[in-house]
Formats: sequence, structure tokens, C-alpha cells
Amino acid sequence: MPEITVEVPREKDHGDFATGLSMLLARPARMAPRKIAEIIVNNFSLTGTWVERVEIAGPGFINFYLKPNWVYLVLPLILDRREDYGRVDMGSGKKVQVEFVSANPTGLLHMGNARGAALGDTIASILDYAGYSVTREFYINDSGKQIENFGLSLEARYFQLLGRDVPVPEDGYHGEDITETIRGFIDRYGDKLLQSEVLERRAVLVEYALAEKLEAIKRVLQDFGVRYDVWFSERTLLESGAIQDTLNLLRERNYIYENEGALWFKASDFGVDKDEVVVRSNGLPTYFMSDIAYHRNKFQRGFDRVIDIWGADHHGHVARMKGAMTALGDDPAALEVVIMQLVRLYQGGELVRMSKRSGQFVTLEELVEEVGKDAARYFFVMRSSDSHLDFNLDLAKAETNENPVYYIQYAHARICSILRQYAEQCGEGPASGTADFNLLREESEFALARKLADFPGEVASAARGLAPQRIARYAHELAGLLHSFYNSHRVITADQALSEARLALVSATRITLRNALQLLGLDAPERM
RNA sequence: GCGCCCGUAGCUCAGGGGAUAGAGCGCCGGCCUCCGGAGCCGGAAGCGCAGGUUCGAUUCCUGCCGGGCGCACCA
Repeated sequence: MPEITVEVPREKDHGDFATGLSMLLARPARMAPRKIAEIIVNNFSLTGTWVERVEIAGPGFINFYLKPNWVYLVLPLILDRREDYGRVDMGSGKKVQVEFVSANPTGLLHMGNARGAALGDTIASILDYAGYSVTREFYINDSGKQIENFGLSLEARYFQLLGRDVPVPEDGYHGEDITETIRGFIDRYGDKLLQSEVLERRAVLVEYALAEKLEAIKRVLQDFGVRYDVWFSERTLLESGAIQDTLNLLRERNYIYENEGALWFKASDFGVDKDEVVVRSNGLPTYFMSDIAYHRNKFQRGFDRVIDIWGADHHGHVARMKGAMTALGDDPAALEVVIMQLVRLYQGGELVRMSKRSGQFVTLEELVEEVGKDAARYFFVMRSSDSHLDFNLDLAKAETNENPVYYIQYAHARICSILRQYAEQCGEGPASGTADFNLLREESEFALARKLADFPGEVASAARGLAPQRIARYAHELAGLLHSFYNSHRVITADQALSEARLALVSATRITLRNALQLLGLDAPERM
């Protein structure tokens, strides 16, 4: 006996629910699918159900047609649950951590970081809505070789601004923002570091610059609607001995060996094509080593699921990271890595070059200033993370129906306007869920309500697939149905009872739209 | 060469073991004495190629052909 599955057909002419059961039974029963379907249908009792009729169609599908008003059951539910409509209990409180952006605190946030910010924050929101207990975390790479390099660059600028000709290292940080930072430092503290011992001088400059850069990153992310629960410093792993502990554990378990003065992790034991250095011959741990200790720390904190959002250029890191987790005795399946493909900016049909070298380095800050938080977030999230993203700046800026963000927000504002009108004319707030929904007989009303009923299922799918683009699309489709309904029928009519029923319908739509927008981190404006 | 991701409408992308594959942009044609035209309605146009699994493949598997990204004692 195969599993009985019932699905919602794509085509509404095929009923509200359908099953392909008879096709699956055809072989074992040695009988034509349609014949099987007939037997099933003849033995199906409709009494006491919402099912109005059952039909056999196509190769043997059994289609169930519900009484038309069933969808309106959802309206009182939405009006009652309000901001909780759409919440589902998939996670049953399991602890999940989403780590995202984690950009080097040595510079500004670029488009890749921006996509990661929108994706990570939205995934976190969706998981929260799906019943998980979510922690948003930013890993600060404040240690290691790039910090050393950062120190050299800062020092060079410091000398330069004080009249000494010291070059910034070839592979150092050449950005204008670094010079600005040092200028600020000199304004406050003068030239006293000229006398300091070299390591001391660099340490002071790094300390100052890191704090400033990190503040800037926090501020930009906040303007982007992203708030973190935890800012985790890589340096604390070194200071607490966590890195050494983790290395010792790996060594005990025989996954570490020495070669050419460096320590290597046997990644090849876990299906990776080659081993990886964890401690360089100069004695300093690599980024990979810190990351192993960091992820071990995550599991020690009791997360049931650990989700990382990484750029495509880090995908090679996934297999060895999971290998390291296996080596440490953690469940590699509990570590999920969302790899996001690269972002390309387009303006006027032309690709906007984003290289540090050309100087046209577009930052998140500039993007938000240019197109606004809402458009930026929506565009970053409307595509699957494993698809390349062509970001059309002109479209994101357009204040017309061409822009999906305005299209959705306009639907929300439009409903608010209707509600205001109603309140003015009738002197009271919107109707409650007690309206007579039997009055809603138009096709566009039915379609709208049906879409509203889909929302919790969409949230569950989005959570299951870590796929925020599903919510983005859902919001757009829901807005479309609202606009369509609005254009063919009036909400406020001379018929009081009908008006109240329609008011309940649009109120429920407003609630659902707002909940979807909130998941995406967008505003739901009452006026535009 | 090896690994990961992607090939769906002119362009950018959703979707996904089933019955007529969706949206935006662009293109063509309609709709404002009426709750916000920042809107609506209609039209043309598509699953890279070849095998396999299956009652059924655009969806799963393999190969090929395109494209992106990795393959450091960088992160």
C-alpha cells in the first residue's frame, strides 16, 4: 500500500485537493487507474465534511471540490491572530543560530555582505516565525594575519600624515577610509605614538581603528534593519585557550600531523581532496583553525542547528569544516551552510564595476542611501541564494508599479486608506470577524481568501528550505490579488452587510501583508 | 584537471515526480464622472543536448555542452 498523499492542485479547475493514489495503486492492483479511482470514489462518504463533490480526472486523479465558502473560515482566524497569523510550530523551540555577514572589521560592507545581511536576517526571522528559538550572530575577525596587515597599513598612514614617507604595504589596506580614521586619531591623540615601541604603536592603532570600524558596521547594519544578539570576537578564542583546547582534542584523536614545520588537519579522512594547515610554521593558527574552535564553541553553547551564510567564494570551506565537526564528535548535519552566489549591480543597463582597484567600490551604506532599505532588502532576498543576483538599481529606485517593493507596499497603504474612509463614513472601526461571508461570491474574493489561507504553509516551506524568496514572491502575489480585487469591486458600498464582509476580507489581507513584509524586514506603510 | 552552484519567455528570475510551466522588465493593445491610476484587463513568447529511473520527468540520476566561483603555511 503506497503512502496516501493529498495535494493542492496547481490548477483550480482540478479541485481544492487532489490525489494521484489510483495511479500508484495501478501496478500492485493490476487494474486501470481510472477503475481504481471509481471504486474509491464510490466508497467515499461526503456527509459531515466540507467536500461538495468528488471527480475523477485525467489519467486517474481524484479531485475533491470543497463547498465554496470553506476558504472564508480563515478570515476570522486571521482577524483574531493578527500579528501571529502565519506563525507555525515547526521548530518547537529548538535552538538555532544564524551567523551571517561576519565581515572583516577592517573596512566597509560591500554588496556581498549586503546580500548576506538581508538573507541571514530574513532566514532568522522566518525560522523564528516557524517556532525556532533563534540567535543572530556576527563573528568578528579581529585576529590573525589580516589584522597584522591592517596594523602595518595604519602605521604607514600615521607616519605619512605626520610627514614621514613610509609606504603602505603592497597587499595592505589602501582605502581612503583608513586615512580618515588615522586623521581622526591624530586629531585626538596627536603624535605621541612616534616615540612608542613598534608593536605597541601598531596595537594601539589597531585597537582604535577596529573599534571605529566595528561601530560603523553596526550602525550601517542597524540602518539596514539588522540587529544581532551576539557579536563574537575571534580574539577571545585565542585568549580563552579555546583554540589550543580544540587543537589538543584533534591531536588526541589523531587528526593532526606535522609537515614542513606546520600542523595539518587530516581533512582527507573526511572525503576532502587534501589536508589543511591549522597552525603555520610561524606558530600562528590559521583562519581555519579559529573557525573550527568557533564552531565547536557554537555546539558547546547548545544550538541544535547552526546555520552559516557564506559567499560562493567560500564554498570550498564547507566540506573541510564539516569534516572537522565530525572529527570533534559533533553532528556535521547540524551545521548547515547557505552558500550565496555573487551580486552584480546594473545601472542604465550597464554593469557597475565594483573593485577596490577601480575605486568604484559600492558600499552597503551607499546602496541604502541610493535605493532605500526596503528596496535593497527585497531585491537581495527575492532570488534563491544559489542563483546569481543581478541587482537592477534603476528598478529598485523606481517609484512605480514596475518596482515590486512599491507594488506590495502600495497594496498595504491602499487597504489602510479604505479602512480610513470607512471609519470616516461609518464612524467606527473595521468590522470584526462576525460578518456574513456568504456574501463574498466573486471570483476575485475567493482567490484572495484562498491566498491568505496559504500563508502559514508558505512560512513552513520557506523555513524548511531556508528560502526567503518564497515569502518575497508570496507577498507580491498577494498584493496582485488585492489590486485585482480592488479594481473590479468596491469595498464600501450601499449594502452594509456586504461592505462589512469585504472589509473583513481586506483587513485580513492587510494583516497578512504586513506580517509577510515584517518577515522580510520591510516597512508596511499606511500612507505613501 | 578536481569540487560546488547555475542553464526555464528577448532580458532578469520563480517553480518543481503528475493533468493547460509562472512573475517582473521589455514589446503590442485596451481601462480613470467611481474607496489612492504608485493601479487594472488582454496579447505574442520558454524548460541547453543525449541517455536512464518511473504509470508519468521541465523536476530525480548519469554523461555532454555552456556560464560563475573555488582549489594558499589568505580569510
